[in-house]
Amino acid sequence: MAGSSWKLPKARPNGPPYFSRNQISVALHQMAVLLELSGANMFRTRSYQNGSRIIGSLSQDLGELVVSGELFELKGIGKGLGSAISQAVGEGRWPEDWVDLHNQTPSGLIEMLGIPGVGPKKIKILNEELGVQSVADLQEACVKNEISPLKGFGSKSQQRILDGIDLLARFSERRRLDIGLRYGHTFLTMINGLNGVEKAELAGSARRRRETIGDLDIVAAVEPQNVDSVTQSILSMKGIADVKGAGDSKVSVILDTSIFEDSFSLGHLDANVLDAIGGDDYEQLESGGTIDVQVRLVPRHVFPYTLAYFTGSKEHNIRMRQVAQNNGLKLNEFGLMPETELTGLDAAATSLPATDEEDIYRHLGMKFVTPELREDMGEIEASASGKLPELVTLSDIKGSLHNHTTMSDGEASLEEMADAAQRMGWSWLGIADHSPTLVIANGASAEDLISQHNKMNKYNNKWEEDGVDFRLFSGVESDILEDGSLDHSDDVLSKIDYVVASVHAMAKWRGRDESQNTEDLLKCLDHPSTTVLGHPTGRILQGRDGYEIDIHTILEHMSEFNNDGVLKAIELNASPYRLDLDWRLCKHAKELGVPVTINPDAHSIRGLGDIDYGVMIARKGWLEKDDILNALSASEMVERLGVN
DNA sequence: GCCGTTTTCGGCCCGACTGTTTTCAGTCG
Repeated sequence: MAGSSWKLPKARPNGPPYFSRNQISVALHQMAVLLELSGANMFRTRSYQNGSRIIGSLSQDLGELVVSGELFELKGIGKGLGSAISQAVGEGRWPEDWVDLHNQTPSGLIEMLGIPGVGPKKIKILNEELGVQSVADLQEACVKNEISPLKGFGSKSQQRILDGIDLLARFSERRRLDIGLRYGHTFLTMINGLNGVEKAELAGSARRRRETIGDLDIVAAVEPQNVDSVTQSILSMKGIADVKGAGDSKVSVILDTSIFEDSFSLGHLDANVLDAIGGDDYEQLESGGTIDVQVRLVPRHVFPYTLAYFTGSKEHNIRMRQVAQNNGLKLNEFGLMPETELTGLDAAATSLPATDEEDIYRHLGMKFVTPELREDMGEIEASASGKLPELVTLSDIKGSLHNHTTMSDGEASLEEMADAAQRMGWSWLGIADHSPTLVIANGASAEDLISQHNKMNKYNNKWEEDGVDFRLFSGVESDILEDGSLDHSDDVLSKIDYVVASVHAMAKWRGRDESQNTEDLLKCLDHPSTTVLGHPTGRILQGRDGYEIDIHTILEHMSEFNNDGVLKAIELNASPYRLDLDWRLCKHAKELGVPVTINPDAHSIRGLGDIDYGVMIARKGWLEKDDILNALSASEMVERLGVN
């Protein structure tokens, strides 16, 4: 929730429902954090956290659940949360104690949670004993040596806090998935090549393909007699900027970009993205960036359990342990075993055997859950009932709809892009260059658009004559103007094959409220030429939040069109800077029957490769081959788009 | 705050690490 306001959202002017699912979910999450800081019972805090996730991943209409009272039947929503949510959604009023807690908590305390080693309990003590209200206050108190005399603190704590504040100031953000994977795969290859390492795998949020990654986790199978030598080998590798610790079972280091053979380059970024992430400053920061890595060294027979444990997510692990408990077993990073007095590797000796993660799930009567799905978003139930989805893979992809050429702000010509797509094994490619209003991106005129359309037709005819299984589709990425209208005349739009409609005037759209934005997007979707809603929220990961919209209402509206046989697809923008539609909503789109189109939004030949990240996120969002347009053949696309 | 064929109380996932302690609390994943 980086950058989100810590105020309770304002009610819509015309309700009920006065708040959207997303707003309720965010409010519950913030309450959980505030409760933690206030020293509330940790289980109470967890209930709010659970509630946030439950509401955030709802597929039903929250307003209807409130009216029917079915809200209270959701597992995890009881009397307290149910009443609070009902009041907010139904009457537009937040509970008084929520409002009070928000007012009473200085925002600086929330920031302090980001300092490593500082948690709610310590913040409470610091606040009550020293009156510390912000990170700046805390830093001053450290310098004045006021921390170490406090009960429960010491000189080491004081230094660690000071270092942590420094770290927070230098680099508080997580890393994007593409950056994390680049470090991860490079380091993993090096570790796999070491003598004494039987095998090693990436774990953690990188393996789960989260859109951003805090640090990297690697699990390596190493027999005990080789642990010392492997540890020494790791510590002497290139690319290690600092060693944080090295024990019997764990090596903790910080990597920097000297690990890469080639220079660190970002490639071409479109102007919108560059603007959002701070231009040159950001490039400098990124090329000078670092990432923390933890390597766990365990014997081979424990490896699958440790890998599963450190892959997470925390939420998935909690549920898995409950399943184990229900089977009279205990699950941890060492094994799956009957209750025992033994601990650690000694306990592992009593574990059920596992040669891979499949075995762990099988022991619990479940099907293997692929790492991308391990978020406790329904995969436990689906696995137990044998109803896991057959997820889309990169080899299913036959084309993509949203790409640019030199006609607007792309680096490659139409011919070069078509050639690159064919070399990737695709059967079709859609070109959707920017429209005139987006001057910054050299938006193309109606004349240019039509002439490119005609050019594509010529190529398509030639390929057909030559028996080449490839064709181009001519589209446009039309700006959605402030009133929800499109950027070309209806006449021009009806001549081309499809329209990707996207918002680019971020300053304006972010300055308006959710209901206004939603209303204008709905209007845009009603336009008969609109085929695809492009980067639906406009977010730039680590750059800026998107504009506020009620995405559920948008998806439900799109669902109605599709039910009537009219194609309205939602984009999963595959640029690692965007990954928008969010994976949490992909499953929802799928359930509503709204087709997803994975679009690299390529501004260069290399940019087409971003389709990888789109597929990763689509998998994370439960999407199967039939849920995406990209898996259709060229002739099937002709039919879906209604092209003559 | 939620939950319940041990249902109105007493539980709520588990272990490592760190720094503070002298047996443990807080933080983290």
